[in-house]
Amino acid sequence: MSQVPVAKGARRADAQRNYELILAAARAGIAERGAHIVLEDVARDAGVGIGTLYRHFPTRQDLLEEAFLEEALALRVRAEALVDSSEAFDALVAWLRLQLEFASRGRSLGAAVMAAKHVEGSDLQVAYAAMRDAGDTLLHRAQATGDVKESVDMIDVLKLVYGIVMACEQAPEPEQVERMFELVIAGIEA
Amino acid sequence: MSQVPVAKGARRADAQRNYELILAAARAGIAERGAHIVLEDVARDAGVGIGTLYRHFPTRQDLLEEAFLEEALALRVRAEALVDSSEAFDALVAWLRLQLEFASRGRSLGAAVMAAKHVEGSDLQVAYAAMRDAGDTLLHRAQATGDVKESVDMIDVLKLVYGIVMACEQAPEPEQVERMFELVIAGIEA
DNA sequence: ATACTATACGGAGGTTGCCTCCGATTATCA
DNA sequence: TGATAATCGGAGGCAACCTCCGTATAGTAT
Repeated sequence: MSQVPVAKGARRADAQRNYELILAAARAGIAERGAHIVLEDVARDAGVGIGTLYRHFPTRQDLLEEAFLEEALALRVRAEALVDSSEAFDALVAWLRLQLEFASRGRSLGAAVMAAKHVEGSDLQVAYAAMRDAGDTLLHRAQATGDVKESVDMIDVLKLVYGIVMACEQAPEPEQVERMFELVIAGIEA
Repeated sequence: MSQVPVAKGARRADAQRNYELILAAARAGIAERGAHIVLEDVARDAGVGIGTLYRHFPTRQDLLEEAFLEEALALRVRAEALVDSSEAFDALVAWLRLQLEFASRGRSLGAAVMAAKHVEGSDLQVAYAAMRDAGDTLLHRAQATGDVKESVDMIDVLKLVYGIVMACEQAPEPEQVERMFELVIAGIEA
């Protein structure tokens, strides 16, 4: 889980170190205050200048996406683990609930990532696709057992889950979020 | 439909006129470019100074909420009209679809309003409650005929609808929005 | 008509956050 | 130990938000 960014070819040692410091500071900031973090703060927390931050992450979006990569990997791993779980439908629901929790925790990180530039072959594109494919396996399993409608598409369901979080972001009521989630689950059931 | 703002007690004639010019410019701007309009532009379009805009609408939120009032009224009226419609379930779905269209059209206006300060007795509070009550009537009718689950709450459903729009805002695909909407409808069906 | 005053106007400018540019610094290699 | 290419860092430009206060004027009293 910690070799995620992977050193990109032949960077100077200080560059590599700063890259990781910035990413760590960003993750900490997002966890604490959400995705609206001020990049100047991130740079200060990381102990580097703002210019350095922008060299490594040319846009705010780049930084957010990189911060998301780790989570995407974790969610993929969880999906793969759940495939071995006994009940197909329960496994799918459990995984979707993880998505809900992740989105809630990262606050508007979900929104930020949803805005990702859809560049073919970008790191995020690849990681997101891998995560989604792993989820797809869970979905198809649950469709094979007849628990979920054949017409359901994973992307739609994920977006609905993210939408729940976005719509509830201002005044988050855990009970309401839960009811909305259950409505979505009811919607995909056969 | 045009006496919505209603002159507030004893304003000077120029103040009243400017208030309406600003609101009209804001509505036009939102319809054209979404809720991210630059307030300086709105002021210019209205032919007033930025200071004047801010006197009438102390915060961006105030302006957006005022712009939403008219729509809330329209949606309430539509709900009341649909009560006379023959089929309870169809009427509810038709109304929810109107909500979806409104939210899509106003772009992130939905998000902006969702962030509304929940001040008891504010104009928006009152108008939103009236709209929701009208929708509630449709919901209860559809529950009475056994078409919709008893446990469904109107607020949850509305938020889900707004969530669809928010989640799809970056890359709006009408077909995807439609599929997500149908999932939600399936979720509320008994 | 005229003067008076509370009300309203408007834009200069402060603030914040995003991002760029380029002179200063330093890791790396011979 | 020096050369040099990679990297650093923060001053400063820009955009949008919002405030402040001197100027203008609608409404009223005489």
